[in-house]
Amino acid sequence: MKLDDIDIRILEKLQENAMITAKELASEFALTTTPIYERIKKLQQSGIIKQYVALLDADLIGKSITVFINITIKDHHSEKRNEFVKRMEKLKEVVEFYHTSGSFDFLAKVRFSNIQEFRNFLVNELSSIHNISDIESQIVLEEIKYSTKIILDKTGL
Amino acid sequence: MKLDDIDIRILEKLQENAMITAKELASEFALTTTPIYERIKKLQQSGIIKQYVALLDADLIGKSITVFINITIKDHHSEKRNEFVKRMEKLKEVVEFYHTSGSFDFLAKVRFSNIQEFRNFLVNELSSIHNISDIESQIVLEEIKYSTKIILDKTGL
DNA sequence: TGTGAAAACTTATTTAT
DNA sequence: ATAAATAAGTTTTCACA
Repeated sequence: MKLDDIDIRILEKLQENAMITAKELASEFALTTTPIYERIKKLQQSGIIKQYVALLDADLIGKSITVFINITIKDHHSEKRNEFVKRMEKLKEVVEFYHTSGSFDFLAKVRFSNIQEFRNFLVNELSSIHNISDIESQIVLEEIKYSTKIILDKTGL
Repeated sequence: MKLDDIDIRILEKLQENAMITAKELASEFALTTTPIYERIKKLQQSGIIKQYVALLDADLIGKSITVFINITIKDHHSEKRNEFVKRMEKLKEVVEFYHTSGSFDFLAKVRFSNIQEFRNFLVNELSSIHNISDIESQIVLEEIKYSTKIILDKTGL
């Protein structure tokens, strides 16, 4: 799908505030609600807009421990690797999981209510998963910036 | 703010789909729209619901390169440290930025359209920031799981 | 805290340019 | 591709249990 300037500006706005009305967008772009509504519908149908979500304040709901866990595995053959990946992504504490280049193979972002929960995760959950050769945890001391917004430019389109 | 079971279930739903109507939630919980509406309003006012956002498909808009950059700084004194932090969080490519424990001091998640853009970021943006002693990049080869959803349990409340 | 109904507003269609 | 009008549905408020 090809995006024009108006599409890009709509996406910028919706990434900041999904509840903005077609009417508000219309007045910003000097249009009526119909074209805005049609454009948003197309952006959803094309899959560019994947999902609308509410973001919560982790501290206020008592999930204030975030840890990035770097993991290397022993056996990279697809069967054993896939088994490891499946076990990892199923864990509810794992909110993000990546296959990465560098000195470790995988990076997981995990969230806990407290350090005890993190300890239990290491001792009970991770230790029961086979094929792990090395683990290195980076505890988040401060979340300085967190955004889900992707900056759109003409470069990639 | 104290959360009861209904609040927790509302938050679960809104984290998956912010566009669910009060009516749909009401019928799931055998309530009318008014109490649902009032509960959501309180969750917003208390700050537990921080924001509603649209999540985009990074590949479809040509932002398919994600990199985690680990950084250590030379001088940890507050003035020089703060200057570094300010410079980093201002960069539009940096979507997440954390102060972490472990062998590096900071972790940044950055997004690019292509490897050239990443290279330019390293050569032009990062290199112009003072106080950096070491950088280690982990390029994301595959995003296996990405979720903004925080699992709520009674533990942390 | 919750119900039910009414008012205000938004969305989604239709018709026309 | 957009405008204007409209029908359908949702949010929001309010009196009351």
